[in-house]
Amino acid sequence: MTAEPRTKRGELTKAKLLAAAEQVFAEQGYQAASISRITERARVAQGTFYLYFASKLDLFEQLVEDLNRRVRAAMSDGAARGSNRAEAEREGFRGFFAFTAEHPALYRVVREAEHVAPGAMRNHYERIVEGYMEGLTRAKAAGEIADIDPEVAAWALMGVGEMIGMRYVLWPTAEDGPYGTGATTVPEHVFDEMVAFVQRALGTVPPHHTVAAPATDDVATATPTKEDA
Amino acid sequence: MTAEPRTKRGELTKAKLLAAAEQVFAEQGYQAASISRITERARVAQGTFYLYFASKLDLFEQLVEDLNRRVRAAMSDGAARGSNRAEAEREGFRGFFAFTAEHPALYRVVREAEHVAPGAMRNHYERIVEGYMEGLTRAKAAGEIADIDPEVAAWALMGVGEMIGMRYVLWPTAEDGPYGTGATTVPEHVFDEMVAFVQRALGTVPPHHTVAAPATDDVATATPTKEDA
Amino acid sequence: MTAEPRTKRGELTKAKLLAAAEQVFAEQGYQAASISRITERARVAQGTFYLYFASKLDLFEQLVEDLNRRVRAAMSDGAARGSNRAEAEREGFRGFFAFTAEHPALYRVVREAEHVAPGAMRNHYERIVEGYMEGLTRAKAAGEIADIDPEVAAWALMGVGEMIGMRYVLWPTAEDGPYGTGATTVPEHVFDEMVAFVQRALGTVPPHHTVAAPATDDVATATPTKEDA
Amino acid sequence: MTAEPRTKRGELTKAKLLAAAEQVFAEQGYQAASISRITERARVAQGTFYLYFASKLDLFEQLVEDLNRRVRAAMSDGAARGSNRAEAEREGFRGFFAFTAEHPALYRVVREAEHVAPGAMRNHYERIVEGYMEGLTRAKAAGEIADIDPEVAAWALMGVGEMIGMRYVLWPTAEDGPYGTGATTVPEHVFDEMVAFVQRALGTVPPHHTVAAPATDDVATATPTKEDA
DNA sequence: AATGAATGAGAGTTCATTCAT
DNA sequence: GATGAATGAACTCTCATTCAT
Repeated sequence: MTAEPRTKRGELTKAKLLAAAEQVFAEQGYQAASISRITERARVAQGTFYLYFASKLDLFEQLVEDLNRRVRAAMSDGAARGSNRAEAEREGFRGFFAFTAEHPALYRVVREAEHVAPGAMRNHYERIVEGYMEGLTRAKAAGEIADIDPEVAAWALMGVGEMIGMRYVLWPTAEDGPYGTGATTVPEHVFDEMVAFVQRALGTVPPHHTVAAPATDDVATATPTKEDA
Repeated sequence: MTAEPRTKRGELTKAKLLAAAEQVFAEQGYQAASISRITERARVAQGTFYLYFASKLDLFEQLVEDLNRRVRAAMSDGAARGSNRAEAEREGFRGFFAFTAEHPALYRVVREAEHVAPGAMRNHYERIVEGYMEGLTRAKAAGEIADIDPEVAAWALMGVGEMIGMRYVLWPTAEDGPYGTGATTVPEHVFDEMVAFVQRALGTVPPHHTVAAPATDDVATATPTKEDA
Repeated sequence: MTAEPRTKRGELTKAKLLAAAEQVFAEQGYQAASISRITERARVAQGTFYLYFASKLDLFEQLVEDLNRRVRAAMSDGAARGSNRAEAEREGFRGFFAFTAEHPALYRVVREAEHVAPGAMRNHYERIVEGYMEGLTRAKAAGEIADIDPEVAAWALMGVGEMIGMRYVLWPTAEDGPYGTGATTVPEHVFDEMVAFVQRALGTVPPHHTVAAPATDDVATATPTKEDA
Repeated sequence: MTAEPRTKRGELTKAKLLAAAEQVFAEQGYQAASISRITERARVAQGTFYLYFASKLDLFEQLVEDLNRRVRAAMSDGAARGSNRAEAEREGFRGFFAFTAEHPALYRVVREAEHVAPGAMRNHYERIVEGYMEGLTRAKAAGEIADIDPEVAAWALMGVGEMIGMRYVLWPTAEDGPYGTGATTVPEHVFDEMVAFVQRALGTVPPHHTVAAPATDDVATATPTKEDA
């Protein structure tokens, strides 16, 4: 029967398996990643796998759960580094992209998950969206962003992050390079453009000028990057 | 050998196979959809499949190609219905979501495609992005939107559309209903919120006020939906 | 139903099929040669095949039959060119190797035939052996060769021819070249050595010295076994 | 992944599979022998096969390798029993035929091998030829046989052995019996005739008369080619 | 706790053959 | 006479999972 490891050795073995699974999933996706390839990578026998996971699906769910926890941590750690709303947004995305670059499995596995573990996938997205929503709701109350529906906006942000991450982190820099050689993270100007896109979308109020802002602000708001630089 | 059908009957059979494949892919995803399930659905023998497709992958690529062509048509048909920039954006998205609702296979199969046919998947996204970019570049030149990088914005739009489509078209209306019972399309208020989000992000200039716009415009620009309605 | 062609056109089609089959069998062997590959090569539809052959096996048998007839003709034509026993032997082999070089299918198909059409294969070998036996029997009666069992000798000759043909006609000249690039025929010195081997084996009496040779020698040389025992 | 067995049980299973394969190959040939027939005979599940062999071809190559090693052992063991050159030749052939009778798979599989594993087949023949060549070269140096090209002679011997083995060991005694009921070995008189054929061909010097034989005769007989030219 | 041999269902694919046109 | 679409059995191979050691 599958159970939590009861010894130090057992814990180590389970950790090795999870790490191996992350690698193999990142390389091949869920379906193509066979238990035998995972145990091979983890350097344990095939039977050992079933000491810690009830099935391949169980492993998958544990892994998604784990990655989800960590990516949200990366995002909120990032956001916490920002000293105002705009910076928090910016750093939250930075955290997200950095995590994506380090853990391509997250992205790759989640996009395959609808057919494998729909519940796990919805969970994954919903928890991230929840985080966004909280932030947006607070920001709205504080008048830091426009009067928007936080839920819809949160899903939209999710989409922007995923697509930009896919395109600029996971795909090669050039149009025709081989896969898997993704940059460490999103190129700076793309990142800036994207943040500007998002801040316009949210109507994020530029921090220093909140009060003074004259009519010309319209333009300024539309291209906050200029001022950030 | 696989070849194009040479008779009416053959053409019909190939069409039956493609339609069956779309259904089965939509229900089960690419990996889980077996050839035998597809031929069963199409009511032909398994061997018949290989008269028209060299492999499961070949079928996949033909299907993605086909769906891609059609979704782009749906989007540009939609955009063409709009009589100004803002409406074109709006209707383009409407076309996209309507297509998504009618052809969930597109979405489901594409998200699985990185591990199956990375080339086909990049192609799919890139062609749509190209369409967006053209539109954005023209709009920028015409002063209808803010001064943005059309490529980054295009990818961001792609993400917004995909995620909103996934959440509101393909998932059940309630938080816990069974899958596959997606709404016919995005709920109206979500659609409006999303369009507003996008138009703020792009700095889409509201049609009537282009010249006169005073300072208060800021708010107006941020919630153009109100005025459109 | 399969039947002999009744028209000029039909005869032509059947001939095209036989020629294509010979080529494809030579390249891929019987098992790997599919009907569809053969009809493709012959540029006829698959169904056409069954107008002239009852089955793949039927084709095989007709082809072996055909090649057998022709290789025997090549051998006896060769033998007929020789003006004495030794030369006849020599030229018979020459005919055999020339045929092998031009029709590698014979060799390749026959060696696979035991599991496909054992009767056809035995037939093939036996008819050739019969030819040898007749010649040997006559030669023995004429005192041109030693006192041997024609049947055993015939099979042995068959083996020498097949193996030398395989090695020096069908395999590349060098030890490591690619297959299928066989020389046009056996290299001259190999041919000479082989003929000498055979003529010693048969005790073929050299033409010019027939009279001069001391009688005792002849017998002793031709039947060393007697002395061994 | 295929790997060497790591336990006694595994070794046993692999051995069972090889033995079953030899039987099935002997009965049906390589192409017709399906994995399922082999595993059935070995009384293991189909999947088990792939624990020990990467593919049907891999099995084939291992089997040919194995049989090749053993047939060469049988031949040289036989030859070693002979107390002089002529006897060694004789006993070598006897070993070969005995092996053929016991392991018809060798013969059947090798003759099919050109289309399956050309490299394995050439290897098989070449290694045997090498053995012959060594023996012939030594015998020539010792003046025990005529002045021949050892390579050509070796291939010729190979052919004689294969064809006589096929005809008299593997085919039924009578002209029309069913296949697979081969005699235990070559009938004695056929064997004697064949050995005599070979010894004449090689010009093997009869042991007792080595000294007495008039020198000139010996040479003349051994190299009739010179006189033909 | 760990091993690795064993399982058998099920996958994608090929092919000789049939038959309506 | 010729076509080519259709068939379905059979093939090789993979894989998640079980279990004796």
